[in-house]
Amino acid sequence: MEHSSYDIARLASLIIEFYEKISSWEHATVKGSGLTPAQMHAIEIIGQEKSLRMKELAQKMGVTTGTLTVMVDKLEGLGHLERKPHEKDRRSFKVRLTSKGRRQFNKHRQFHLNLAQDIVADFSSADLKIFLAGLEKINSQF
Amino acid sequence: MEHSSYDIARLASLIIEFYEKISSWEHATVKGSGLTPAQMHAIEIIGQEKSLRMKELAQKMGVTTGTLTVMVDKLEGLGHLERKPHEKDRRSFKVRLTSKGRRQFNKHRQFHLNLAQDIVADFSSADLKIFLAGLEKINSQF
DNA sequence: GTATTTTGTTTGAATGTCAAGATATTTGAT
DNA sequence: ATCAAATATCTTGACATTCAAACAAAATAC
Repeated sequence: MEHSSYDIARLASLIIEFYEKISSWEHATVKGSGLTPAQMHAIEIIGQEKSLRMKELAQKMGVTTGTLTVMVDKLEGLGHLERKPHEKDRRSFKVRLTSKGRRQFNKHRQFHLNLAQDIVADFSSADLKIFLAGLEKINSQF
Repeated sequence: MEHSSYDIARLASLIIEFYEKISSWEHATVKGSGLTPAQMHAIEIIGQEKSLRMKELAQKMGVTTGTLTVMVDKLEGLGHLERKPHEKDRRSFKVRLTSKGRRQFNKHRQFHLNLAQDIVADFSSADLKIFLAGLEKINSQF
């Protein structure tokens, strides 16, 4: 479907605005935790996966393993996560959250849920479902 | 309106996915320009404003003026923007794009428009309008 | 006219980032 | 079984980003 350039420009503009607002919100929210956004991002990904290799985590985060080594060193030092030798592959480590990291993860996820709740607070149930379907379609197209 | 926790969780999850996809896309897109994401972000903001003070730019970007001094030095050295003394306030500069920076800005905006076009390519016109209205409502609530 | 505030810069410290190179281990080919 | 290639991680060096704190110059307030 060929859309009007006006609608497309409006969409681009709304997406940029939305993205920037999320960025600011995330930054401000993370600040209270004493972690940096990048560190929290690592915790979010590890938290969804139980445990994963350095390499896998690097790929999911879109950084090199060299970058990740330093970041995991730091988070391990802070007690949020730990490296365990891989059972099968002696080159590799499995990274996973400690209970401290798990608490941080759960707290942050709750912030996300609260935000999600707030921003659609005045949507009707039907409108929300339509919006969810739209966003899902966009994500699948991306 | 009190929504189901299932819908809220789905919304939070879709937003995170959307945000990460934009991040990756932006990062990959900017890479081809030789600039860093932060530098491109500065160009995007200046480009929308014609010219603005260091302080104003810092606020819009959510960084301190100290951070900005270094970044603007760098971008000025690359020829993308320039400082002009403020007409009224001799403490201050107005930062604006050079023609080189303007070309960079236009090119990047076109990338955004192309992306916007692509991700809603298979929306009907009516669905797009509904989605736009939803996103606008969310932005205003944020 | 002096005191306060504002604007921008500088500096020092921590983090994030990559590319390139080193090491250890696994996998694949013969 | 051996040797080569691929893989996983770490290390290092270079640069970018970021903030806080300290500074200088100019504007504003009283």
